Amino acid sequence: MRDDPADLLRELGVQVTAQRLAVLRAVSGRPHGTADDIAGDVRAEIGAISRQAVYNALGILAEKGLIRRIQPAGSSALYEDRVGDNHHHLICRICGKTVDVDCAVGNAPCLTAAGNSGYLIDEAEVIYWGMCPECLAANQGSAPGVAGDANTDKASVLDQANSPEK
Amino acid sequence: MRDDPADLLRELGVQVTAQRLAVLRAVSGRPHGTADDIAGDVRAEIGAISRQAVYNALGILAEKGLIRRIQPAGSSALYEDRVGDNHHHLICRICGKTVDVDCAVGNAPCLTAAGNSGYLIDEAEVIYWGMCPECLAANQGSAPGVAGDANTDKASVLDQANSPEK
DNA sequence: GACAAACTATTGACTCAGTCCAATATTTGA
DNA sequence: TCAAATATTGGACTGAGTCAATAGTTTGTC
Repeated sequence: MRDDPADLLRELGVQVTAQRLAVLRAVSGRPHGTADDIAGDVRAEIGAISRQAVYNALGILAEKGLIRRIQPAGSSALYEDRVGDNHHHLICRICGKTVDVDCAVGNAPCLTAAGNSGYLIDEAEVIYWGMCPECLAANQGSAPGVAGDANTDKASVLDQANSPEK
Repeated sequence: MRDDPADLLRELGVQVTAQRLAVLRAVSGRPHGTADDIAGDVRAEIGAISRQAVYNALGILAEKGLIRRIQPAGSSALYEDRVGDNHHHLICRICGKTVDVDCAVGNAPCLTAAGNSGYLIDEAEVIYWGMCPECLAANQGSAPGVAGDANTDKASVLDQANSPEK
């Protein structure tokens, strides 16, 4: 069953180092962490790690499919250990909080949409933008700081999004 | 029917300047340009513009809904003037070429997926990752330069993506 | 357990995209 | 035409990420 991370790495042909194991644990330990978050967690655990080693470990782990990297606009890259399932991300425009969402439409949504473009598609990355419940409650009618006076434009898009229950 | 960009800007309450008009034209003139591309085009047209003015103009135009900003992982922000319709983007992992795709699934794909999360969603951003026809032909079996020896992993993802017709 | 080859971590400098700030210039409404 | 509001400029700055050389670990083999 081989649930030991070290064995898992060896199996994938990756050398096992304390830094990589700590990075893997750190990614598993938080839902969506930046490279800097991860580095902080690793330092708390094993004392010290260089920035380069963090990027190196994150890069290799992502390449081997053990973690996943997402990069939302306006933020640095985020890493998560939930891989293999086809889930997407929902990000609050105000506070930046990121949560996972399962796609109710079915497996691999929209993957067939571009089947006739000549491209070979291997991944569909979906990011939903909106407001989390907390920010929604705190900013009834106005959204200070972000999206300022562009609300009139956003409103029309919002209608589209919520049309099912209108 | 007010197709003059200057009138359009005034209508939106934005001051009209040569820089903004040139930026707007530059964005319309190329399918997906970076801020740097845009700056280059603008300089070719009106002689000179500061980087700050370019970012300022792009920011305001995007806020007013005249252009759209996308930020794929591993690349700087791209700007396009195709707004209002619900199209997505297809990016080649090898050469980075970006093309538009219409979503065949219908309007606002997957927007209802997270309706019960408490979030108010106003946009679903979809990015398809894959290989363009040219890179596909040039890299049959091996992908030199990018994604090097991770091909074995990509293959499994590919299987997943194509599973509907399996 | 010891050894050598191969690989990885560290360090510091560097690039690149984007932002902040103060001073200057332009646009706009009266 | 004039004054107020707004935009542009130029330079310094930040933060994420990369590069390259050196020092340190892992790993397979004896």
